[in-house]
Amino acid sequence: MNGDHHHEHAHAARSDLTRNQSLVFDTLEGADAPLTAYNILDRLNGEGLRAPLQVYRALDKLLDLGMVHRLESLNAFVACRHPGCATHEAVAFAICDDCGSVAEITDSSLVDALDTITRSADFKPRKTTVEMRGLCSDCQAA
Amino acid sequence: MNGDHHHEHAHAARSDLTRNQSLVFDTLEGADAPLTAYNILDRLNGEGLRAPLQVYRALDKLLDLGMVHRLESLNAFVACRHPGCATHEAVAFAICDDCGSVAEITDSSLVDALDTITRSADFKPRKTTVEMRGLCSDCQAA
DNA sequence: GTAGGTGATGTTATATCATTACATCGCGTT
DNA sequence: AACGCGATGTAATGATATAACATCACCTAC
Ligand SMILES: [Zn+2]
Ligand SMILES: [Zn+2]
Ligand SMILES: [Zn+2]
Ligand SMILES: [Zn+2]
Repeated sequence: MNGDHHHEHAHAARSDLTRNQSLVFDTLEGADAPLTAYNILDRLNGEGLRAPLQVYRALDKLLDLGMVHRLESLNAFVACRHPGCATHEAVAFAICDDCGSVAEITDSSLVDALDTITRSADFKPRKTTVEMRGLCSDCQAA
Repeated sequence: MNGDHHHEHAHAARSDLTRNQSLVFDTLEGADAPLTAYNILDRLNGEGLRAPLQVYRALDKLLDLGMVHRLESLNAFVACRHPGCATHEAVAFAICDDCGSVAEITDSSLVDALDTITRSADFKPRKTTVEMRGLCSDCQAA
């Protein structure tokens, strides 16, 4: 990396990304639904990516930087759309099973509730996953 | 099934399970950490189970009955240990990455927070996943 | 400038998790 | 007997993820 990285994170900025990392990030950012690693690979065949590992390695880095999230219940990935890109402590995802839209939500009551739970169980969380699968506002109409 | 099943769920009771379903459930209940479908298959080779599908079909049924939970972040399964086995509306799991222990937690503040989020987003959840990966009380000592 | 370190890359093979497709069986109902 | 229907057995395949190894680009130390 380039000189001052105190803690990784903060704002890596797309300019610091390598070619493969940029390709993967741009693909995710341009998608309107989560993509699997193999989805991404398919879309980047034309750019010279041929092996899954090229995508997984880029994803690992982007996850590290906080620019991408993994949706565990889908085995898929989305670009971070967190408004303000704050602490990212406990983000919730509302995933529409009909249209595939994903809303990224931060909520202090949720953070508080999770914090209270971990305190009372004396559990030290490293990563917390909150995913709601269901129907978005639009798709409930139909 | 046998006569009166109003809504599935409630308490299927192990006596209603088929042989394969019982084998899989007993294996999960006896384990002290989550098991993958292939873990279960390995342990049940001696009982005549040979193909993944035999395990996955039993798991599907047990999940349906609410007797087993799938941990999305591990692609693994645990027997339900919910004290009282209440509504199961929004269960949180605290998963120790060191020893593999899993605590199943229900908390009304968490349910409230999630409920508030879905209301304000007009999102209709069908299934909610809350998984915390980290270190349990015991493992923080070491 | 040469040697070494480090992180990204390319490629092949393999591991792990899950489903499709199809034939069969048991058992209660008609 | 004929049928429906859920569970079962088996083989093949699909989908997701990692291991292993060689190479390259770049920076730094000597
Ligand atoms: Zn985010
Ligand atoms: Zn939708
Ligand atoms: Zn439970
Ligand atoms: Zn532990």
